[in-house]
Amino acid sequence: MPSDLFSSSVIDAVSIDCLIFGFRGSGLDILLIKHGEGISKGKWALPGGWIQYNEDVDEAAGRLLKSLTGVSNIYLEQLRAFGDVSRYPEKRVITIAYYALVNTDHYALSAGFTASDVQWFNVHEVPKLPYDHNRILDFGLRQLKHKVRHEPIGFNLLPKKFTLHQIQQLYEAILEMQLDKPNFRRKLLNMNLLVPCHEKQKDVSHRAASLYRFDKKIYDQLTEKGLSFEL
Amino acid sequence: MPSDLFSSSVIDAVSIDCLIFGFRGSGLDILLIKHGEGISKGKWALPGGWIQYNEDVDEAAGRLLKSLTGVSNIYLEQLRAFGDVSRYPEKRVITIAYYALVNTDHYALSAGFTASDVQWFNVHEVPKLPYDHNRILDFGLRQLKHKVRHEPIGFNLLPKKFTLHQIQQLYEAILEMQLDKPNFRRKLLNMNLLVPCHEKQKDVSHRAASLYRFDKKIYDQLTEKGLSFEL
DNA sequence: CTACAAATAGTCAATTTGACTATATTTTTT
DNA sequence: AAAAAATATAGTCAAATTGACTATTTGTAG
Repeated sequence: MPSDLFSSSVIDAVSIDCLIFGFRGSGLDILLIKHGEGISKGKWALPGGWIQYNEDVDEAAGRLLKSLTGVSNIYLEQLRAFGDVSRYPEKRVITIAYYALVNTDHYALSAGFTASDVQWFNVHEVPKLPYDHNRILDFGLRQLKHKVRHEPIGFNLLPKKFTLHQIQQLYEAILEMQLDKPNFRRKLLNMNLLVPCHEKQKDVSHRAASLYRFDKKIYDQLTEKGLSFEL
Repeated sequence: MPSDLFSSSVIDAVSIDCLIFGFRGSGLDILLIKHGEGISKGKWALPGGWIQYNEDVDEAAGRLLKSLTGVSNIYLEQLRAFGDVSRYPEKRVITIAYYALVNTDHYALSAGFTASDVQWFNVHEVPKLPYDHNRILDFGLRQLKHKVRHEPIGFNLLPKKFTLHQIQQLYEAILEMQLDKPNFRRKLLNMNLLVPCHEKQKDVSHRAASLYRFDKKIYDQLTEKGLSFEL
C-alpha cells in the first residue's frame, strides 16, 4: 500500500453491472434494460447502478437486483471488475460485474420499470450493447459454462421442483452441446444429490416425469464426505 | 445505469492488491512487503498500490508486479474486487485483487525495496495482515486450488524445464494432499501436454529424472481437439 | 561392489464412461 | 377400443479411466 493515503481519488466512480440469467425451456436468457436518458439513451444495456458510500459492494449488487426483480434471495455472485480506461466515455468509471441466476417463474419483473424498459433476450441474440457490456456478457457466459459443470448452481435457474429432462435442457443450453439422455440421468442420479418429490409433473401430453428437488444441506453433507460435483 | 452520470464519486479510491505466489520445493509461498509508513506501519501486508487515471486496471496490476519483481511477462490474473465498507479505516477504498504465479528463480526481488522490506512467507505461516488481506489470501488460495486442477497454470511456478516429481510436489503443496506417484505421472503424460527436453536433471545424488517443458501452443492445439485439462 | 535412493514401468480389479437398445407409461389419434 | 405417438425410465456392454499397488531400472555414495 503506497504512502499517499490521503490523495483524492483518480477514479471518478465505481459502478455495478449485473448479468441476470434466466431459463425458460428455450435457451438461456439475459435481462436487459432500456436506457431512458443519458449518453446511451434508447439502447439496451445491462442493468447497473452506483455503489453507495455506506454499503458493501455485494450489498449494492443485491439492492440493484432486488429493485429489478422484487426478490432478494437470489443466487448472486461477483464476476470480476472491469476497468479499462476506455470502457466508459469522458469519465473514469470502473465497474464490478455480478451475475445472478433467477427462476423466471418466481419473481415479478420490474418494480419501477414498465415492460418496455425491461426484457429478456436470448444470450445469443443480444444486440450491440453500450460500453464494454458485450465483453462482460461474454466473460459471464464463459464463467457460467465452467461453473455449472463444477458446482451445483444450475438448479437456481429452475423451479423448486423439476424433472431430469429440464435439467438436461438447461445444461444443453448453457454448455451449447447435446447430451445423451440415459447417461446424463445416470450420472446425476448416482450422485445421490437430488431428492425425489414422489410427485409427477402435470398437464403434459405424454407420460409424466418424476419431479426432483435440489437440497443444499444434502449437498453440503455429501461434499464433506468427499463428493465433488462434476458434470 | 442510473441517470445521474455526473455525480461525484462516493468511493474515495480504488486500489490494487496482489497475491504473488512462488514455489521453492517446500510448500507454497507468498510475497509480503513491510509497510514503511501510514496507518499500518511495520506490518507485513500484500503488495498494493493505487490505480492511475490513465491506465487500465490490468495495467496497474502489471506495473505493480513489475515494480516488485523487475519482470513483466508473469502470469497475472484478476481474482476479484473486495468492497466491504469496513475493509479499510476512515476512507472508502475498494480494492481489486490479482494473483500472480512466479518462478522464483527467474526474477530479482525488490527493485526499490531492501531485502528486509520484502519477504516470502509460506502461505500457511502468514502473520495477521492489515485490512482484509487475510481474507483476500484465503480467497486466492481457494481459487488457486480450484484453477490448478482445471487449467495448466501451475507450470508458471516452475522453471522452464522441470521434472515430473517437481510438478507433483507443486500439486501436493497447492492441493494440500498426497498424490500417488505412478498414477500422477501416468495421467499427466497421457495428456501429451508435456514436451520432453531429452535432458536429465543435474547435481542430484541419485538417478537423474527427465526434464520436460510445458508448451502453450501444444496445449492450445490439443484444447481445440477437445482435450480438457483435468487433474 | 554393495547399499541406497529415486526414476520409471507394469499389473489388475473396480469404477466410470459412451454409445447404444429395450421397455414402460401416458396421451392423442383413428 | 385399439393403435400410434411421445417421452420416461431401465438396462446392456465394450472401452477407457482410476486407485492401489508391485517390480524393475538407473544412477550416486560409501
